[in-house]
Amino acid sequence: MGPIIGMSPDKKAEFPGMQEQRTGLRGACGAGTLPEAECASSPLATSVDCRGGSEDEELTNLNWLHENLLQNFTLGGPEALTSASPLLDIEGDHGASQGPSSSSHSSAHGKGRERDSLKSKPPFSFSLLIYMAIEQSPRKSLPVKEIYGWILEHFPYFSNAPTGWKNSVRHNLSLNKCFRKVERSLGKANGKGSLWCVDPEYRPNLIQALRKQHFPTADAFCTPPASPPSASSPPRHLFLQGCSFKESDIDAATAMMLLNSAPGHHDDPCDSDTPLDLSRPDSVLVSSDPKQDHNYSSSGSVGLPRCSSRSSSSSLSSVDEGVPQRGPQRGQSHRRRRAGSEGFHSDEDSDLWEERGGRSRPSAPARRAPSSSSSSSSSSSSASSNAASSGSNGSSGAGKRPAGKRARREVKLELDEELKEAAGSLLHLAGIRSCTEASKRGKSKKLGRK
DNA sequence: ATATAATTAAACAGAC
DNA sequence: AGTCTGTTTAATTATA
Repeated sequence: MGPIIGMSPDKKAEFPGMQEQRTGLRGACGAGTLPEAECASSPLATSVDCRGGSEDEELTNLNWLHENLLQNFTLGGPEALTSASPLLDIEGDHGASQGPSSSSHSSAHGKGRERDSLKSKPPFSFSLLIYMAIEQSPRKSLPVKEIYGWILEHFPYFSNAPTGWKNSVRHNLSLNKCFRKVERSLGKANGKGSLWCVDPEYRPNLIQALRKQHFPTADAFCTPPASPPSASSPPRHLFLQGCSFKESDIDAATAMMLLNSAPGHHDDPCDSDTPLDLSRPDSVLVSSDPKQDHNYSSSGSVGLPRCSSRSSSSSLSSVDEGVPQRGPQRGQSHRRRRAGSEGFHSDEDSDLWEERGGRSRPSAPARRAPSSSSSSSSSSSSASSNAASSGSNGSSGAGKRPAGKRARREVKLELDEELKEAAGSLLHLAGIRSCTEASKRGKSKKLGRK
């Protein structure tokens, strides 16, 4: 495993006791129990709640994160859209209007301390910062400039930091497979550059990274509920790594990912022709299954990275090709990755890419499955892996795909069916009748609120 | 000791 | 011309 994501040396200095915090949390919330029952009993479970109310000073460094940023960062859920700024609470702008969580927290800790912590370098990697920025945007896509803006807005630390961080942001966008460039549909009229969005395929990876970053035991919270969550009950949030997940979402996530990955169900939010809508419930649900974890910075715990960055640097993947990326050759593999697999493994994908006009891929041939990685890792990764596992025709079929569009379509349908089946099983396991119902619930909830 | 993840800096090209 | 954006390479650091 690598370092704590985003934990640069100075962060270590600024966030002393991080390890202790983690272990502390582990002791309080993890330990193989099912803390969600207690911790998520309130609409927004908080770290404080999980700790049984003991205000351990050690945890305060993370509290700022929980309380200020991620409380409202519900990973793209509809609620997230309504909260323009996850930090408004602490800024004091929306303190009263943000619901129970914010109010309960602001009282728990001094705002001064929170502000101070905001001046510290955030314990997030740039990838995560970008991810959060994009996810918080109404359209789930942002131009670089606005990503800068978001970061600046929510992490004042950067306002005084040397401008190198912007370079890092761009670097991440560029190299991290989790982010995709979307051409602005209106040409350049809207400004320079492209929009960037989160590749839905990698969203779980990012979420996992987010979760891992501060709450490695979050998986303990992800155990499926014994009984189906009642639609009438308020959403129960699990506090994962500072992110609040709706319990049902977590359980449904895997299935959702499967469904979304089904060829016939592949709505590309980054399609330049259609407005991005990652706010759809199905697109924001994520997997809680560690096995679904990808590669985002978890290569240590899981096999191979799929969602790794296109470079050794930003991450996620140097394992992409199963070759050590150190030394001078790294650059070449870089290029190879860029032009090649980048974690997408089927011709189908590459076709989609071409159809969508996704991220420009210089001389990008069909994305090939990462040689060694595809077998083990893709397994770890979200949808496609399951596709591969659910049907041996999945990824392997990509190579031996029958010629002709018709045959291809049949394969697609077959795959689709299998994926849906698998999704159904997962949903069943999760105690959720169907994903469509889940999303309907979400929608109806939303409507009801309106 | 090694591999990996992440950060940072820098160079460069193209678009605006 | 200057700035911004995007890509790429490389060095460095920290951690499992």
